[in-house]
Amino acid sequence: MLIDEQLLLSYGAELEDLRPSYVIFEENSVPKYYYQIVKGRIKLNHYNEDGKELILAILNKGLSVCELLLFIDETYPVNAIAFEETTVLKLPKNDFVRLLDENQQISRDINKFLSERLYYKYIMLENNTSLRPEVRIKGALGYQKSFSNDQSKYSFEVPLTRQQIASITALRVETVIRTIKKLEKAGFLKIINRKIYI
DNA sequence: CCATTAAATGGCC
DNA sequence: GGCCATTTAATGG
Repeated sequence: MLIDEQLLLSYGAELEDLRPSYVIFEENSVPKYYYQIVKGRIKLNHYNEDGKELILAILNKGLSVCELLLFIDETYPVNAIAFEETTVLKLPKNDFVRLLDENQQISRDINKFLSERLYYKYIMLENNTSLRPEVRIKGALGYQKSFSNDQSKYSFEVPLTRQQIASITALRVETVIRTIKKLEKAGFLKIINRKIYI
């Protein structure tokens, strides 16, 4: 995890259980808390003019949620929604700042985490602006697998539906379905009971 | 068993 | 590549 849970609790963080689809914060709202995922997953999304969903990130347990907003004076550019049954630790901004001031190592950890996410954003942007759907999908799936300990071929079951992959890559479901089948023929992935293994 | 949701297909622009 | 209609499969009560 990013920050030790006991440490967060000692600074006044509170545990919160969230139902699937629970909205943690909304786009354009003012950031007031540091959030860290204890259990479950959270997605960051945005709805475009046509009402289509664009998924900016899917955050796994142990990670913080849009902490960058606590360092600048802006409102949230995305919505944060519980992807499944999720538990978060929630620490008021003031207490978070105090925690950082009093713990240099944590401050460095946050820097590193922030850097990793920014780095990943570059990679994803490169993939997601490709005109070829297989590049976008490979990028999205590869990123998901990067969280897995087992990097051997076909060992990772992708925890996303075709529609979700479409929302991440800004493609249509049909295109995702067809491209994934093509990638299966090419040996890049396997489909077992409709689940994708990469 | 039926209703709902996801996946898959084919036709068309 | 997207859009639409339709079929098929999986899931849950």
